[in-house]
Amino acid sequence: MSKFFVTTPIYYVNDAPHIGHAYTTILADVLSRYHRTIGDDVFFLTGLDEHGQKVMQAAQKRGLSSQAHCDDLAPRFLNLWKTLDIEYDDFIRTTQERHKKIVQLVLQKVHENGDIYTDEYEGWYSIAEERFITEAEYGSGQFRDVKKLKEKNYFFKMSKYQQKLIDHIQAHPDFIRPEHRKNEMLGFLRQPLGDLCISRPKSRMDWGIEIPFDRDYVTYVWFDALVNYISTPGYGSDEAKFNKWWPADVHLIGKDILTTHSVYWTTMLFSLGLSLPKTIFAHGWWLIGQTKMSKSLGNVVNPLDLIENYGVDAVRYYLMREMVLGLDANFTFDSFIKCYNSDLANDFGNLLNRVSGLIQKNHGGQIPDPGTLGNEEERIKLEAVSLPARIKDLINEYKVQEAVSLTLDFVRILNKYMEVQAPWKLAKTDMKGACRVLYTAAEGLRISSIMLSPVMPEKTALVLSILGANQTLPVWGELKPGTVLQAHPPLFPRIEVEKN
RNA sequence: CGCGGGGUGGAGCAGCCCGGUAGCUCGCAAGGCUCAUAACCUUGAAGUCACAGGUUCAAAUCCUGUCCCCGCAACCA
Repeated sequence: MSKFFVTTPIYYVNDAPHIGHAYTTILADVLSRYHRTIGDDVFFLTGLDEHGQKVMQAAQKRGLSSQAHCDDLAPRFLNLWKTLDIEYDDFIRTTQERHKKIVQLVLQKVHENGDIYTDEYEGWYSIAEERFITEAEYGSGQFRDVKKLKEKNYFFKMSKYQQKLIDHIQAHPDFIRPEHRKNEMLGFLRQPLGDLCISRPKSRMDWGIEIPFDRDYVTYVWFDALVNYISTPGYGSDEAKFNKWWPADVHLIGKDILTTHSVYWTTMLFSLGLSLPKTIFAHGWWLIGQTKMSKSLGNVVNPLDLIENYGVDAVRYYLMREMVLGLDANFTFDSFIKCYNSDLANDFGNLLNRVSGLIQKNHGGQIPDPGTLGNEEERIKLEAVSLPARIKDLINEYKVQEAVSLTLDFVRILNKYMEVQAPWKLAKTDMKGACRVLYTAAEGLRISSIMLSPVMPEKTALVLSILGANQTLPVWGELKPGTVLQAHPPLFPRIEVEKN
C-alpha cells in the first residue's frame, strides 16, 4: 500500500466560492477517492487563508473583529464542500493556533539559517487601497492616490536558491506539470530572481501572524499561507505523521499561482532543508464564452445553482469530463446539457434501465446465472477486467478526462453488445442465452460504476445498491446470480431543452 | 528577434515525440431495433490536417520560413 497526499490551495476567505474553487477541490476529491478505492492511504488537505488586509478591512466595515468575520465566512466554503461531496481529511484555517505556531517556528528557522534580512522597501503605495502595488499595476494607471513610499521590512533570500531550483526542475520532469508550464517557469528563472518581502508593520496591518523575532511586524501572505502544506501534516509538531505524508504527491493549483508555488514555496522548502513536493500541477481556467470568468464581468457561475437543478454528480462529471487537465475549458450551459444527456442519461443511466428492466420482465427480478460465456462475453469480460489497469495509468498521468472517457467508451460497448445480442429476443427462444447476456451486461455495468465512483459517488453507489453489489471489487464475477434487483427511477432523467 | 503553446470535416477535441488507408464526441441525413430515459445500433454526407517551400518512395506527423490566435513576463481557482 502506498500513500497519496494531495492538496488544494487554501482559499481566501473573503472571496465568494465559485466554480474555480469548486473545480480544484472536486479534482482533489476525485483523485483522493480514486486512490482510496485502489487501497492507498490518502491524505487530502484543503482549507482557508484568513489573514491579510482585505479581511481586516471587511471586518472593520461590519463592526466585527477580524476573527469573528472569518468565523462567519468559513461556513460558506464548508457548506459548499458538503454539498459537493468533498471528503477532505483535514481543513486548515490559517488563524488556527496549530498553524500559527508552526509558521513562527518556520520563520525562526529560516531566520537562523541566515535567509531573512531587513531592508528598506521602496515602492508605489496606493493610499486608497492601503497597500503597495506592483510596477505593472502602477503602469496600468488604474490606481489613484499613488505615491512612492519607503518602509522597513523583512526579506527572504529567494535569490540564493535560484540555481538550485533550476537544477531541480530540470532533473525532475514531473515536478511542474503540464510540461509547458515547466518551460514557462524555466523561462521565468532565466532572469535574476529577486528576494521576497515577507512582512508588514503592524502599524499598517496587524491581522497576521506575528514575526517571532520582531513583534512590531506580522508576516505577509507567503509564509503565512504556503506553510499550511507542512504545518497540517505535522511539521514541527508530529514527526511520525509528517514523515509519513511529506513530501506531498501533488499540489493542485490554478495556473495563476504557479510562480507562488514553484518558486516561492520551493525556495522556502530549500531553506528549511525539506524535500519538495513530487508534482505541482497547474490546471487551466474555466472560461465563459471566450472570456475569463470574473466578478466585474458578472459572468461568474455559481456551482450551487447547477447542483440544485441537476444534482451534484452531474456537475462533478461535467467538470471532470470537459476539461483537459492543464488547458482552459469553456463552460457553457449548452455543453453541460449535451454532456449530461448523451453520457449520463442516454448511455450510462439508460444502460441501467435496459438491464434492470429486462431482468425484471423476463427473469423475475433476479440477476440470472451466466452459465458458460461465449466469445462475445469473453470479449466484454476482457474489456472490463483490463479497465482498472488502463484507468490507473491515466490517473497517474493526471489524465482524468481520458479516464472518464475510457469508462464511457466501455459503457457504449455494453450498449452495443445489448443491441447485437438482443436478450429481449433471446428470451423467447434461448433462455440460457438471455441469461448469459444480461448477466454480462449487468456485470459490465457494475465494473464501470466502480470506475466512475470517484467522480460520481452518489449515483454509482445507487447503481451498485440496485445491483446488490455494494463493496464489490472491479473483478469479473463478483455480481451474484440470484440477487434481487431493487426498483428505481431513471438514474439521470433527460434534460429537455425548449427549442426556440 | 523576451520565453512558451496552438491553428485538423458545422462545433469541441485526439493523432504529431517513434513518418505509411485522417480518429472520437456532438450536430446533420438515411436505415434498423423496439428491452430502455423519443433512448439504443448501423450506414452515409461533410476535412487542400493555417499558408509556402524542403527532406523522403511516402508528411497532419520531420526541417525552414510566413500569417493568425493564446499563455507566461512576481502575488484573482
